[in-house]
Amino acid sequence: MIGPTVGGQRAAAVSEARKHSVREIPEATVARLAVYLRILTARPAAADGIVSSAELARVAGVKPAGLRKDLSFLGSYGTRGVGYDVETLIELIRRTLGAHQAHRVALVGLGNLGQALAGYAGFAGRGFVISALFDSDPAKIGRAIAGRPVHDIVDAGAVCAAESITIGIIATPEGSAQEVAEILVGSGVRSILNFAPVVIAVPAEVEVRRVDLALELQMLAFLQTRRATGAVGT
Amino acid sequence: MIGPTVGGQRAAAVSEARKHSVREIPEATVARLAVYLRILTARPAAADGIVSSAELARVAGVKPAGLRKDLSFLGSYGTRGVGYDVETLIELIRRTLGAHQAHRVALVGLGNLGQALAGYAGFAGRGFVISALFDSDPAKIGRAIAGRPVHDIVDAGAVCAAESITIGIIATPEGSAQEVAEILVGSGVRSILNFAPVVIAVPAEVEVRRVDLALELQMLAFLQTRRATGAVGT
DNA sequence: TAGATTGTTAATCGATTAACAATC
DNA sequence: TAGATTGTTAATCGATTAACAATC
Repeated sequence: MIGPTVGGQRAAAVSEARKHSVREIPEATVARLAVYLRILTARPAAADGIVSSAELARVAGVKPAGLRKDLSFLGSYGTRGVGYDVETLIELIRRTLGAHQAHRVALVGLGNLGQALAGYAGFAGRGFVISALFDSDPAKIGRAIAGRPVHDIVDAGAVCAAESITIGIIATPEGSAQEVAEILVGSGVRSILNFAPVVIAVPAEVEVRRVDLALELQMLAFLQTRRATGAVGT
Repeated sequence: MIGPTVGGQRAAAVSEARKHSVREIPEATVARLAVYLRILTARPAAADGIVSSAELARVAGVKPAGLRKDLSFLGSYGTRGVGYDVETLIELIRRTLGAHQAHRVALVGLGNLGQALAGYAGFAGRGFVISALFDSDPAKIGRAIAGRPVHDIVDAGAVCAAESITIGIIATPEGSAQEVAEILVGSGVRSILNFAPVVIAVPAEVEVRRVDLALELQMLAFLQTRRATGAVGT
């Protein structure tokens, strides 16, 4: 139906529809919507089931005006003088994020980090089910980790198809990341979360996000240094 | 700070550049500088020790113009018609990021994720040494993980001071994150990397970065959905 | 009505991109 | 000089912020 050649045509078509469509929510806003959703679902149901932008913004660590701006991309569902109905808001954000359905995930690389991710409880709570584990190490293949068998990465195509997997997590060493990415894409995966500290090349229709743990520490170290030396201003 | 000036001819250019001295480098640029540094140090030394913006940009997954813009914040050290001297570039980025010295890190919370982080080889390679482990679980305190003893979190003050620790990693359950943050700050930690999916409140002089693994998956799921429905234009 | 809070606007800020003059 | 590549400019794009009119 949708066709694989989305590329250039989409850009033009969408920019027509851009102004009024739910589709053009800024990425920064999407990330914050996920945060709001988490807060709303986690918190004890308030008696009145209402939350104000001031209250939610405080918990989310953003400014009230920014929060309202974010929510405005969902349409106008708040009540002036009152606030937002929590249930409505949850439902609306869920639908917008596609968080009303579970997503099935393949995890490749069961070293230290991979094993931790395989057992990470936070995924299931937000609608992500690790449905298949892969490695290339014969010592790991066939073993069970976090209650799931480790498959040989060469079987990725069959397993991913059987499990309807659309998201892949790469937790392999740096040197294998590109190869694994290609295998995943060939197995039908359309989105990849890459923990290897290397930029992987994928077809344009595949989304990749990278999480670079050491880079986060480097950012912190830099910001700390800037603060420390910044005040002096030689 | 930047060191002895380059030469008489460039005096004007350099003092222009001082306006954007280290303090003014955009965060997005800092993050990419860390990526460039990693690529440069990892790659086999080229025969001529020169790299062009086109080549480095390709590997880093950015555009050449953006890379040159990023490097321009370090001053003008490339050679027109030639490229950048790799050793000079490495040294310059290192100094800018404060990556020439090792940073000592405390890790709190030795569940699945914490154990993986304790053994994560990628930290040491980029100048971060996990110097102390903390938990509050008596079953874990005293045990060794990744070759280091697990301390009681109540001893954080003494241990962090003894080890000169300035960076903390929170890998505890959500419910403990705020309390742990306060203990770390009270122990002299100035920068925190928070893996708990909750926004923690800290004094203004403390830097916090949050890594929310499930949020990354949610972003992917959203972007995927947008692509899939975006092409149709319903 | 009076008080409260949203939704929106306009200004500001910051980052990206493309083009090209400078210059090795 | 001729070719190559940087460094910088200006335009564009995107995100944040504050203020306030709308309205419950």
